[in-house]
Amino acid sequence: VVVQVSEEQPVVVSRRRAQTRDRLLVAATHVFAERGVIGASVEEICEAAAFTRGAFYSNFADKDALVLALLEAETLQQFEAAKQTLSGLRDAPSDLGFDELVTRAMVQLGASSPSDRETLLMRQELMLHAARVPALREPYAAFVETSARHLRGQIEEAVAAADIEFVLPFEQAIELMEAAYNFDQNRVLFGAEPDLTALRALILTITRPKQTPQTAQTAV
Amino acid sequence: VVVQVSEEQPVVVSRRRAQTRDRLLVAATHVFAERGVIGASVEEICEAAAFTRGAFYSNFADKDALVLALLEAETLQQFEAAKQTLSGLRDAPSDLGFDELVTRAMVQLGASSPSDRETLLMRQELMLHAARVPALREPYAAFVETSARHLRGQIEEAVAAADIEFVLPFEQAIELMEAAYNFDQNRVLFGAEPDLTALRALILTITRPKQTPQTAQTAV
DNA sequence: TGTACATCAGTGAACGCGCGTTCACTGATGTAC
DNA sequence: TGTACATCAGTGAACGCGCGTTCACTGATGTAC
Repeated sequence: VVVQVSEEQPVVVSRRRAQTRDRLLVAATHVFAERGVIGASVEEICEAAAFTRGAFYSNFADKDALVLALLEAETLQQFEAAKQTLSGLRDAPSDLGFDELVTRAMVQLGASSPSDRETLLMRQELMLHAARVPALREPYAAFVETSARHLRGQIEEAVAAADIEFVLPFEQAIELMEAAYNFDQNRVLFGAEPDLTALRALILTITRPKQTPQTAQTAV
Repeated sequence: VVVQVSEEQPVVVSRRRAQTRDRLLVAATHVFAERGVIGASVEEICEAAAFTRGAFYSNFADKDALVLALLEAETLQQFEAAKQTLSGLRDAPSDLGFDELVTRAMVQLGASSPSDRETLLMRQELMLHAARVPALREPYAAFVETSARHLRGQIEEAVAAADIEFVLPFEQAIELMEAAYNFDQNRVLFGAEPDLTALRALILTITRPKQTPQTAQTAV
């Protein structure tokens, strides 16, 4: 079994070891959500995974190493969900109106990304912890930036394929959509149901059928 | 000196005591930003305020009591800033175009609310801690809801006064503006400069000159 | 396939440290005459 | 204004607990012949 750790060399790891690592990561997920990254003790994580503390230190240098591993996995998952949503649109019947296409996309997006309180709490914890700890800030920001760049490319394609364009600069449109999505997820932390109608309304408002090059162009 | 503690009876407190309380709250602000709410030790907070730990327990039942006090103060401050921004608009010269009016509002908003990394980190910490700890979740959510309701009323007035209307349902418009604002603040956590241009673009996109009742109405 | 040995992965006891919380105390502040 | 006393606010030592981390160990897994 080969595992890619950050940007370092591939490291060969036995299957047993990989499973232990995975179980620790999953257990950490739950404990982080409940206690916070700093509040989660190594003991609690190990107990949740049915290991002793020694096993933890045999697999991770310290807690931050585990946090970084989780951070990468979660960010990846999040952007995979967005990617899937977009590629799902490509297969939609072509006689669908844009309005219905967006509705479909919202359903897909909701389905392909976990939106339970626990997962969202944990993600927020990770993000905040990365912002706070200098050693995590840079690698995390870089990782998000890379994923986001891929996503932007895909959105650009999808929009072009649907014969649509944004009524404001591309970067701002992306930022606003991301903002609306994050806001909705944040509300779930306080018990609200996920509800992407605001994002849907935003998308419909900031897009329009593509105009010919001559007539296009709107300054904002 | 009289201090209003949550919804309980007003409590008479000596001036000396009030000052001690304040110094502890300010100190906690810095320590929370650096270490997180859970990671901040009572010792550190007291040291930053130049008190001993006994003084802390003489003023707060425990750490969560202090967190709740800070939470209320910060939420209040945040909505005060928005309020000020709105009332500042009322005094603007009436020959200003809507575009310039919004630009002014963004400048005001940036100026009336602290947007340094430390403060924003601390606020995010408080929010997340409130989401995580059951005893804080309800009171915090209720507090935010009350403040938000006031703010919505003010926005409604300001929009009406400017002869403007939203192109999508009021609640969604508010949600999107709040989302864009929060998103910008979140980016500051990772070293970005505050930049409300996306919020500005959003406002200009989701508003239009008020139409007469007969011609108005847009379903979204 | 069977045996003997080497390496690996996780165990669990032990350590010392820092934390939250308590409480007898003292110096500061306020009050009565 | 001055004195004597009462109350208040913060001090700092002490407690016991739980944490992160280490490490000698053992049982599990893999390898060579």
